[in-house]
Amino acid sequence: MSHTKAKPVVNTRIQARNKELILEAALDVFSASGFRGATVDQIAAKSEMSKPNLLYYFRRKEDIYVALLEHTLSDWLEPLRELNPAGDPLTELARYISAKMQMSEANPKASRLFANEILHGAPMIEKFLKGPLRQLVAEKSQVIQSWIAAGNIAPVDPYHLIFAIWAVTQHYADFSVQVDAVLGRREDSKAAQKAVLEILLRGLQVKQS
Amino acid sequence: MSHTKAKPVVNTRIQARNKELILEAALDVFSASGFRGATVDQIAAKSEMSKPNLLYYFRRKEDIYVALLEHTLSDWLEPLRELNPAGDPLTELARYISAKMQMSEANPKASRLFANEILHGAPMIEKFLKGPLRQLVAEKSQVIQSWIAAGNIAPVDPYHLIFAIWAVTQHYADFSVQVDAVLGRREDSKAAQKAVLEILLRGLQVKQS
DNA sequence: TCTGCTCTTGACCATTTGATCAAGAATTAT
DNA sequence: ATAATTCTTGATCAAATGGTCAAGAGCAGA
Repeated sequence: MSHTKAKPVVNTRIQARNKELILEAALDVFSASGFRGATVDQIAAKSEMSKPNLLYYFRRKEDIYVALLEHTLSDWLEPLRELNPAGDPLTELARYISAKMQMSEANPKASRLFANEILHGAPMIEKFLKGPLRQLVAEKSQVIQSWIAAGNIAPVDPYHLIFAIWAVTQHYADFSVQVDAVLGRREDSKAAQKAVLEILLRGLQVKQS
Repeated sequence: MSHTKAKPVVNTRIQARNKELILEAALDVFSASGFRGATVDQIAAKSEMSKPNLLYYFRRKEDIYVALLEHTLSDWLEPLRELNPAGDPLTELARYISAKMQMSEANPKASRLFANEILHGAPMIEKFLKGPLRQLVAEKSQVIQSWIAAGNIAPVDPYHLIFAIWAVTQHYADFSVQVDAVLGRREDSKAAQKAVLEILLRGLQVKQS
């Protein structure tokens, strides 16, 4: 009994190139339409590839989606990971917030992809949320707590501070349509970053006496 | 030439009841799966109604969706509308933030419905965003600006302050899966509300000398 | 009661869509 | 060169899904 459809064992140049093309196209399509809304045909068309050919590289639609999520999950953690316990608290938080704002601006599609996934219950990345993410946030909350204990920033709940930073920074990517509509123009990312830093950090300064 | 399918002209009791049932079920389904992900069959099943019967009340899937959005759009504006120019700034903002937090807790499904719609480009509510919403935000930004000019709160960009409030408060509804995963438990809405008020308002207090 | 309208549904249809297959083209290794 | 493997695609399929239809059941007013 022979298998009828052998899958490649090694990763050839062509595979690397085409998988990359597919993921690039898929990010466009999935971020615009969500998992259910996206169609394999759309992704194939954007990849300039026939549908069967696309499905030669990723057997199922879901495989593309999962690969895409995994492809960017670790990038997402990086800025928070860099929060340095030994650094100046306000400088560190400012850097983190700025980094997140820049990620939102540079890659809004990835942000929307995640937002959509979480909005719909995060069926594919539950493990990521409850594992590495939770772990890292716990660790960094400790750092923030130690800053508070040392009297270097105002006492606020570290977890909710992190949630607030995520919420505000990602808002500019995920809800850009609303932001632009309300402002009546394309949002100015420089101005937004400055305003966000002020709003989130001003309250953390300890009053000098 | 006679029309083959007359639609009811008046609104009977049965219509009112069934439309309500359908919208209730549709909120569940649309908020969980998005417009494309939701199926008419699912909504019909949740309404305990046959599909053709459901489509007797709403001819197309899209009609249910639009009705649902319109049904809650005005509710969404209400808390901001109540921001009182004559009141104490911090009290007014605290009330607004609390109201938004309570809406997120009381009706997370409606919040997710909107979030999903905006995330996907807001095709159905573009007019709402560029019209009534923009108008109201412009008006209330003026109010905040006047508070700043009077030296009653710290100088921050009013638009971005409003965005920050929206972002943070809706985060608890839209991303509750992530919040719960990171906290390792069901989020405590009382604690969240307290933390959010501190984080957003502390920075607005003007330093007394 | 009878007439006309509203309400309900089983059966059905057309389209979309995720996925398969067989067969040929291109590439790589020997 | 040539054999083996990888890559590509037109044709096709089965399931899901939005929507229609005709016919009957229920209900309200005369």
